[in-house]
Amino acid sequence: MTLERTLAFDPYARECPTRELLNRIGDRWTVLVIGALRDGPRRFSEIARRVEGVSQKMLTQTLRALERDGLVSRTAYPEVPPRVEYALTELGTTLQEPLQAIEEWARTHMDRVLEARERADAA
Amino acid sequence: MTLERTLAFDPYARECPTRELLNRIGDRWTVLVIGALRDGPRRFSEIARRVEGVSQKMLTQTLRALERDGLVSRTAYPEVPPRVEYALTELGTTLQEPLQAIEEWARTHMDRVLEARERADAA
DNA sequence: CAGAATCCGAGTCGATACTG
DNA sequence: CAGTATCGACTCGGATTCTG
Repeated sequence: MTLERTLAFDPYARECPTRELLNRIGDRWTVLVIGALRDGPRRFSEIARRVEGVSQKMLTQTLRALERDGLVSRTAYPEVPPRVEYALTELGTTLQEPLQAIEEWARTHMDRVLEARERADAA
Repeated sequence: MTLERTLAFDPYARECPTRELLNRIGDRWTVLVIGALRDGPRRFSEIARRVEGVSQKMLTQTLRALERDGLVSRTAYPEVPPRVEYALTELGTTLQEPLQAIEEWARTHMDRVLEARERADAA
């Protein structure tokens, strides 16, 4: 629709939509929810169990945002009780890869971060 | 297939410090500030210029947090007017790589996200 | 130039209660 | 099971002012 959509997205620029995307990625739950879908479709309650501590409200909100951005698909089965499955889209899968790298970084370097923090706080 | 989780830190667990780290990474400015240091040491004002729209307060706050976590080093030169240089530490450099991948993802896929969003909002 | 300190509105988030 | 609706606490972050 908007034809002046330039190909030169630059998050360092003030009004660039990629900033908004970085914010989404950076919110409290997005990374974990996408990670929870990495091995295939999951039900709402499965994701909630996997991502410890997420509230129903925040999980719903996060999934809705991801769905809106085309990163996650939602499939509701007309059964009783209801069953809803969420899955990464192809686009979402391409995002999952770099996010997993971040997750791995956190896993492997957190100890060094904690050490640095202790040193800084001691001084 | 299920991922092996042999490492001690698990962001999916409730009390894991990696959650806090993911939050830091995900805040409004961290990714951009680290990216601004990718090509070498930069002065405070240089970073502020590169990361459009960041306020002095938030830039200071972000840099302090990164310094505390051992990701960025701060060097103040005793001159008038003051000159302060920030640089990625070796640890910070290892984080910059996956962050850059995220940035690249945002640059190259943002158009598809915007399309998906328009479709979702039209419905 | 590089920052510290303060104020304060906007948005985020969680807890709780309710529904098909 | 998979949500929706609402409320209040809390935090984030921008604007402003001041300093060595």
